[in-house]
Amino acid sequence: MINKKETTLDCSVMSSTIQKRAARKTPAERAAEIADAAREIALEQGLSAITLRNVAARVGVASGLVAHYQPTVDALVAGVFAAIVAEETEEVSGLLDGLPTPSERLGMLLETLMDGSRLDVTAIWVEAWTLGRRNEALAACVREQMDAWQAVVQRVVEAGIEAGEFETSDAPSVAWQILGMVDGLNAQALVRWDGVSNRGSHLAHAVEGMVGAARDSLLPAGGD
Amino acid sequence: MINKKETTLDCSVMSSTIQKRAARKTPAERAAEIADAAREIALEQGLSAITLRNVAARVGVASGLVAHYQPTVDALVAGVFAAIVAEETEEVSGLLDGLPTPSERLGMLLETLMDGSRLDVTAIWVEAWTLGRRNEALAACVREQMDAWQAVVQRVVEAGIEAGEFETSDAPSVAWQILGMVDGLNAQALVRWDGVSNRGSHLAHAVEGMVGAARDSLLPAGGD
DNA sequence: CTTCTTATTGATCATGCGATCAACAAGAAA
DNA sequence: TTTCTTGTTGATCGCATGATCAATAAGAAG
Repeated sequence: MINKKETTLDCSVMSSTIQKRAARKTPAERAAEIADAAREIALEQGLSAITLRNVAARVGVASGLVAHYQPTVDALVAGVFAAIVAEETEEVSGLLDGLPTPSERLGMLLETLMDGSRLDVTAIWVEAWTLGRRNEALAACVREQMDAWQAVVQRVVEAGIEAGEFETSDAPSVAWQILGMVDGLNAQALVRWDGVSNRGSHLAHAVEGMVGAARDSLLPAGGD
Repeated sequence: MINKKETTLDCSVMSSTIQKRAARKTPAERAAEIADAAREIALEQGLSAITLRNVAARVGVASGLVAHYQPTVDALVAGVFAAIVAEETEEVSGLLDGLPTPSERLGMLLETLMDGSRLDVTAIWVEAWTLGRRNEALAACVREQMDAWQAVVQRVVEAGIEAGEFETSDAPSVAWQILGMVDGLNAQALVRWDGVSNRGSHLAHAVEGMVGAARDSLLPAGGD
């Protein structure tokens, strides 16, 4: 049983294809690698596919090392969720900053969130709602990220009220409502794409009715 | 090791508390028992808590028996989902039948679905959306039940158009949209109850905007 | 070169899952 | 009563999970 010695020798000989031991890295580097791998897995296969062995395999490392860098798998899952969702929030929020009027910003918000290019993130949201039932750390992150989203929407709605473009007495609730609608419609699209035409414009009209905006004021120019 | 013989004797002696072997039942009876137990587990702990051992324990039966009555656990999960959701659809649909006008029916639909008394069913929906990714039988049931819901809503919307109470060119899409909104808002309530007031009336106004109904025509009499 | 810190390994444990099936026994039929 | 159908058992297999930790070796420090 000098098997161990042999494989060690093999390793030093065939350098490229089979790596027997992962290169030593800075804790910060390795932690980032692990977080990135977990992130990719979540977007491709869902949050529940984040396992010690799964992540370790993607990084090319022993499963124990993943555990070494994370207090718990639940914490890793929560962290991945927060990272994915926070990035989306900031990205979309940034898109709005350049637009002059609240109507345009709200219209862009709806258009962007409903264009179907973020369904992978929607899947993460939906799974997190369920997983949060058994992962307290994740549940906390979910609430936090929902609040962040709500704040973005509320800011737009309040600006619209101030500018006289919208007319509603309860911006916070309306913001929650808009978010809920968007989430629900996207979750639906996760399962059923067909049968619904003009998803974006239907929602725009619904939101117009809710914020008291003029008909078609939230639609992109020239669209229906 | 006459343990077996002993416990058998024990059984015949202490009749009430410890049942060593489950009473023999009709296949139909037993199958119903198992389905009911699985249903309860799903509503209390989620669809993913439906396991052979979990269900067997609740029925008071060996795990093998559950497997004996179901081709696969995935099928059991799909069946439980369909049963729970179909019951809700029929129940709510029945509620609408007694109402005279489409506006009242749509208003009642929104009010009923948003009153928070069906959050356990919402949790089932949300979990099914995610689980359907890895359970094809479940995914098929989800699509089927979504279609059933959509048909109920579409019928109301079309009746409203015919009666001149609503004004929209695309009843099917609007029906999908309403469902998506309701689901999203309920899923949101699963995680966050606070912060949102008048969920029902906000949604009612949004739907009014979407179906082209008069302001407040979907609100319950005297409410806001 | 040698020394020493520490990143990394991989076997291991306890637990849970779905599925399978020979063996058992309850209760109807003879 | 005895016979026989069949509902029921529970051990068992293979696989997957999270967590733990002594042992290893890479690579900086001396």
